[in-house]
Amino acid sequence: MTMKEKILEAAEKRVRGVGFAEMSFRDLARDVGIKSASVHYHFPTKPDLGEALVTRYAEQFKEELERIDQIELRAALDAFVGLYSKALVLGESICLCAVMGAEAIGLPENVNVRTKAFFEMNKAWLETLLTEHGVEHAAETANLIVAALEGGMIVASTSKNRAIFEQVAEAAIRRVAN
Amino acid sequence: MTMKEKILEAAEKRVRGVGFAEMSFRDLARDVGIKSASVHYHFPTKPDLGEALVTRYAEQFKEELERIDQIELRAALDAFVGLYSKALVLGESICLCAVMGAEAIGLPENVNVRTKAFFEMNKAWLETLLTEHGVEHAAETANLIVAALEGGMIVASTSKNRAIFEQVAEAAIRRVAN
DNA sequence: CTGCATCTACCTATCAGTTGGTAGGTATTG
DNA sequence: CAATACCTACCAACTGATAGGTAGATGCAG
Repeated sequence: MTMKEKILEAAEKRVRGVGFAEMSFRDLARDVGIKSASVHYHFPTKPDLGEALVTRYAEQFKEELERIDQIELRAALDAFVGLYSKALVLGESICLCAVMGAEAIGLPENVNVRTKAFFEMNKAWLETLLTEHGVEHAAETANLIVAALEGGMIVASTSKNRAIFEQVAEAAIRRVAN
Repeated sequence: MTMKEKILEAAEKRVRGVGFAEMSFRDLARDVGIKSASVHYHFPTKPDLGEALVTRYAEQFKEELERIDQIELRAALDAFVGLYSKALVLGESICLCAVMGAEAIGLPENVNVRTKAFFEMNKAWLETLLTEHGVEHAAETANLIVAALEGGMIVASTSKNRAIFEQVAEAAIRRVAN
């Protein structure tokens, strides 16, 4: 793993824990064992780092999406939920884009563009899946599921109660997958 | 309006815009026209301020919830959605508890307790409404609606597109209100 | 009604610590 | 020789928080 990747790894962990504003170059430097000036060598400014962070996150997510078999609707939806479920570690992290999205108003625009793209990618994947299986209101339902999963993560994280996320996920997909 | 209320008002505006971490006592002091040391007079520490903030927000929200007529299901759900819709001002603010919830992992525990209570209050109100109207899976559906609205706000805010929120809200309540 | 005490709501001044970012140096590699 | 990947040292700005001061209102004993 290159130093650049190690920095991104550490940054993702921190942002998903405490938010973008509360993550500092010095924290990252300590995490990966170099000095903060050297972090600036790899990512000149904080917006640069933020953009790289979301871009990488979205790419990794996309790869996992592409691995999901879309033949069985219910199984595909379960696998989709599974990706979000994996992102939720109580007291440790939620989806990177849930954090970035909540902070969006105060964030650099290049970061917001990437976060928006992440949501759009998820919505598009779902919409295709639902359309392919003849589900009505595919576009709206896709938006609903993405929103419910992101929101469910936030509520569950605040309440330190995984069951809330699972309940929300189940309720969101039950109606379309029956 | 007392100075304490003016501070809370300014703080709410800032947190809902840029997040709790990015709001400073000096910003608030400037907003209300006093010095930062005087803000500390009213709210000794930042966690104190955060707790007061969420508590006040939840109280105001509760008052509005209590004003909603629960006789007609669809009308009541629309009114509920309306409260969230009002909280979403693109490029300016989202629900205070969406921000606090997304930042939860790095926030003082007394703040998280209040945020959790806000979500629970909303879920309880919805669950009562749904149960009263004979809706199945009232508890899970209540959680779904709250999560979808909070998540929908975040996605819409990131995309600067109100229609996403409206679509999510409509999709969330359509199934139960038909 | 007077006079002293206390309280409220601010103030100035200051603190140590952290922040993003830069200038300029150095050792290693191709 | 020059690019890569670090380093030390520094900067101005900002952070939450504290100490200690003050003007004005309120309370209350003589």
